[in-house]
Amino acid sequence: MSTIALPKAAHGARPLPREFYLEPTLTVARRLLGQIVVRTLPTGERLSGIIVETEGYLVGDPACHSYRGKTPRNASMFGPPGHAYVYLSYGMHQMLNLVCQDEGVAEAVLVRALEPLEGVETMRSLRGGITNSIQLTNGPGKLAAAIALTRQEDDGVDVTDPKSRLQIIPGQIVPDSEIVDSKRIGITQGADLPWRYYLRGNAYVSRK
DNA sequence: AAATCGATTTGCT
DNA sequence: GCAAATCGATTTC
Repeated sequence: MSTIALPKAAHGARPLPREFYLEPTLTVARRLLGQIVVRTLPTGERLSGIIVETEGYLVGDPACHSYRGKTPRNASMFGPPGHAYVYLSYGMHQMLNLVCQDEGVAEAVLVRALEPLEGVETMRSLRGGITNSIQLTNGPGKLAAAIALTRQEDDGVDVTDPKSRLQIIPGQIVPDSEIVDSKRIGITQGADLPWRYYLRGNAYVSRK
């Protein structure tokens, strides 16, 4: 079931530095596996989870939102690295992306699934009280709902800032042997590109 | 200006 | 297994 150990020193850890997001975007997508999303609610409560599934979206990639240029929706993708790009999908689901590359190079990693760490009961209520813990965060729209992300509140947030309400902090280093490469999900353009990565055998991955 | 589609999830058949 | 829900961007008339 749960495949990774709970990082012990997660509390008080500094967020991953901005340089982390300057490696090639597909490298960042792989390295984000095992890192930790930390969400601080207005109440001060802390929700967190280990990233177990990601997808890369690159310049020149027809499936990437930046492919047809800058719009109000995708503007944060064109901004500096280490910020969140949160957008509304299908009119109802918020998607969490992390912007990579220098300002002007609009690439990002979509965070597709988390393994919950802290605040599980709060996540459960944010997800309509569902009882199945696996289904709390095993999909991009699900995880965004579970940690109360919205485009209005969280698009553009700096995830490298220790006082930010959304941060990515160091978790585990995951060896390549534990990472499965596969095709991205739910897209029509560039559907054959193997730019989806997930932790082998992890129960919280959206689809094996 | 109107219709269609999408990096999805949920509920009902 | 299929369709609805719903908003922003793209495509079409």
